Amino acid sequence: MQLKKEKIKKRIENAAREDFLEYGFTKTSMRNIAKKAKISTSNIYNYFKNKDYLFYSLIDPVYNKIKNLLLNLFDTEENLGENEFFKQISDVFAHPVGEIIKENAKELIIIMDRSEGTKYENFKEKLVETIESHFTDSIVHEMKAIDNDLNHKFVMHIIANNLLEGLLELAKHYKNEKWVDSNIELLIKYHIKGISGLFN
Amino acid sequence: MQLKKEKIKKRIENAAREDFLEYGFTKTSMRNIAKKAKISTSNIYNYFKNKDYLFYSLIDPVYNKIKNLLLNLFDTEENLGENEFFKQISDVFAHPVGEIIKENAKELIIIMDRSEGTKYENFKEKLVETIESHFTDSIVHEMKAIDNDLNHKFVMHIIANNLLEGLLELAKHYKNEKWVDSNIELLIKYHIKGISGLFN
Amino acid sequence: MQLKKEKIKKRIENAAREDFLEYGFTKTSMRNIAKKAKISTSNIYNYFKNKDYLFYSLIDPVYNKIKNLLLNLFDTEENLGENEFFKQISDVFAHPVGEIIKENAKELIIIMDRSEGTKYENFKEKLVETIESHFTDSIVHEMKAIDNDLNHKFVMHIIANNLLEGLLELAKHYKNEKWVDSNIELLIKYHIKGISGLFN
Amino acid sequence: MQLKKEKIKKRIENAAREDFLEYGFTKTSMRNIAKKAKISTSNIYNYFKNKDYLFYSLIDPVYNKIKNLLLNLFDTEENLGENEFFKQISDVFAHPVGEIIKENAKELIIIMDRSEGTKYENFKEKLVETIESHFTDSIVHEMKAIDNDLNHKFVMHIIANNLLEGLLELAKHYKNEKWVDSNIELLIKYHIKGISGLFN
DNA sequence: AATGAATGAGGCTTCATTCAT
DNA sequence: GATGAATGAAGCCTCATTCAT
Repeated sequence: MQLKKEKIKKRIENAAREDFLEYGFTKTSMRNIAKKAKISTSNIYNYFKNKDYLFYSLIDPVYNKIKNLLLNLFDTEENLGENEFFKQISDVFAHPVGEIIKENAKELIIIMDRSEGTKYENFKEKLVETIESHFTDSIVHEMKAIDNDLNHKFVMHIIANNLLEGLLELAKHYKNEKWVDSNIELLIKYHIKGISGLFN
Repeated sequence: MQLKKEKIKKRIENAAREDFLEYGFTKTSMRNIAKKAKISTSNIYNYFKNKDYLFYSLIDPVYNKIKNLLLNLFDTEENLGENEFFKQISDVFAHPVGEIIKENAKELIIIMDRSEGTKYENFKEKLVETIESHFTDSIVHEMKAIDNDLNHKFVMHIIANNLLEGLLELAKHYKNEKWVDSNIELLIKYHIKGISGLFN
Repeated sequence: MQLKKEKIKKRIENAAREDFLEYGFTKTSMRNIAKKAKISTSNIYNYFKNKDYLFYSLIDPVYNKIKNLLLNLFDTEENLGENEFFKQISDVFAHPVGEIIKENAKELIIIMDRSEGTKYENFKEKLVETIESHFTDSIVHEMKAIDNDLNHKFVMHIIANNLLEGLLELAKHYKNEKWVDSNIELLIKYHIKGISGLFN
Repeated sequence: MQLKKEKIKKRIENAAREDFLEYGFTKTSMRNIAKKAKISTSNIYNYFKNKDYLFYSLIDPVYNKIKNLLLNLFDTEENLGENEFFKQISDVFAHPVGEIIKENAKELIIIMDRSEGTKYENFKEKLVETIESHFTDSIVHEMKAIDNDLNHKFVMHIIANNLLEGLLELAKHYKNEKWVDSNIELLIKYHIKGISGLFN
């Protein structure tokens, strides 16, 4: 009996995850989730208080993972030299970020791209800003050496955005763990070369 | 002098453009468009057959611009050497793409990011694939020279995607024409260096 | 010693009584009763056939008490003189009615004020009519002596209603037995003086 | 066309008024109102924003009438002698209150008895308290002369309640203006004699 | 051209009740 | 007895669209 309960709950969660991923929060309907899970709409409410709770029960754990990861890794360092900076990027993205992509690809995409109407709807934007600030701060001495105008700042915004988008693309087209690792590596190489190129 | 009739049509179009941009196609309501245009909801139907037609009348012209631009510039060339390849990228993005950003930023964003529920909902994806193919084909000889596995192919996908996302960011944060030009230049420099870096 | 079975039944009854009192029959939910009784909703149905039966099992006994009381006391007498009439009122209300207020205040309020949607929804109204008829019949000779028009009849309706409302207020603000007794006494004095006053 | 609109609006209002009166706010359904008004449920929303607005559009005007009436008549006087006190009661209830009963009987009943779930759900209770305070204050010197315990205070509560209930009964069984006037007169006579009787 | 009026479909949610275990 | 699971009906409300004027 506990088994059956858990089975149906899983069916609801899977259906919901798929629909949130495909249509986003607002455009996902409880009716369609129920249909996909092959139960009545009202039965969903025996498992989840409402649409919000269903969404957050799926997404909050992954959100917290990301949040902790970022707190631990970005908030603690000082100004870095160019080499340390690039090394840190490699470390952060190659491993903890890679883990999330491997384990929670769908939820990651939902948080970043399909969460309009939820409390996470601006999370991606904020995250981009965080990454951007980090980049700008870390290589500020390089920038000063060349020409420190606002254009650089905006290109940094785009690069931060691109980095995140690249990781999301990995999540969206997930193949296997090795595939993720080697692509992250390439991606980082790409960005490092690109950023370096801006100052030469 | 503009007829009253034309004035109202413009009001509807402006209101619709704003809402499609802010909420996306599905979540935009005819009621809200009407409210913004200060006319009755039903009157919209005297100018546009329905919500779909209203959307397409706004977006199709820009879609065609983009389509033609791509047909003319990507579809006609042969394998290029590295230098010609980068030069072509510069030319394509610096000018015709820049024009679209300057003239149709809003419609561009709508097509790419807010068209779920319309026939354009997969356009961005397809465009990324087109760019990706072009990149892959153009530097296929370089890739062969090194290690031509699927990983490279996917990093090319990400780069194509990033290029588009970068341009969209310019559209989203549009300041002025000069700002666009100088950022496109930086962006291309960034990508060229990044791509080059992958093969060294 | 009370069996577990009986204990749970009591818990359900207490929870139901509280909710019927607070929200009325229709707005009381089985779910909330179950929550209050700390059992599952479905388990209520092992004790009571359905919501109606639960309600009636609580209310019928008190309804019958009231019914019998009224049958015994109102239905059996002849025309009375003014003094006998007032004496009878005093007797009826001071004791048997007082008992019900002291012992079944909650059920009394539920029957009279919170039974919409049940077979008792018009009971208060009917009771008022009964009291009214009794009053009218009993002092009909007095009324004839003065001016026997319909207005008098309606003021009698209001007085009957007020008498009942007054008793309900005692039930609603129940303090202790003595408090009930002394207030009933005052209330009757008030009504007797008021009625007498109408004929002078 | 304006005519038709107004006709339907009236039909909705009449249907709503009847149902609010019969079932109270919460138990009245938009569906039933629509059925009674012979239109579709959704069409109601072309006339009233939602169920709350429909209710308040019907009830607020009468609420304001009552509120103003009470502010003007109760809040302005000093301690009165017995005669002035009774005269004031007569004046207040005979005329302004009578007007409301004659003109807005249904809305009055809805406010007082059927407004659970709305912002008026405690209005009757507060009104009773206001009347009670007024009574207590005004005849406080009489009370002191006899025995000023809490019982008297509670009997005053009941009397205030009865007064209001009596007026509501007039509203509920409204016949015609003359009928209201003569019954109010009797009612007041009744209460004055009853109150006086408590102190002798 | 312009509007108000009208509607059916669909969206989220609560409810009383039944069923299997 | 006790519970979780399941459901259909009903409740409020929004939406795109059509129709009559």
